[in-house]
Amino acid sequence: MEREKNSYQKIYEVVKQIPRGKVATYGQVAALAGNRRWARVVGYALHVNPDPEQIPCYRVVNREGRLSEAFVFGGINQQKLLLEADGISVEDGAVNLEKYQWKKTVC
DNA sequence: GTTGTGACACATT
DNA sequence: AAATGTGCCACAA
Repeated sequence: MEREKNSYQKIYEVVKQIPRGKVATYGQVAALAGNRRWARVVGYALHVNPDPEQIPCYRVVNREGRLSEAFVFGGINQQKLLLEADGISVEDGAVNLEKYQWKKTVC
């Protein structure tokens, strides 16, 4: 009798495992969570964001390395501040995925 | 129980 | 090259 929301739990686990100074895309998180198609569910999971203190949604960006304009947990500006606080350079609300995309480095 | 929407990604036109 | 449509899963009404 497992608790439902297994999907969400998985997503939260992945997002919480994002190292400091890196960002992950929805597709990346979804793929690590089990299925890439969950990209949408990932967005929704972060939308509910039951644990914003342990789920750095600001480290989760879309495919373009850019956050959604609908981002509403303090304003897109907050995201920039948080990412810069992690040592990530933010350009117009977007980051260089080539440099900051979390690659789940085995080491 | 069905329909519609959604913080996305990919393929096709 | 850009824009559009489709697919996937989960939740709300």
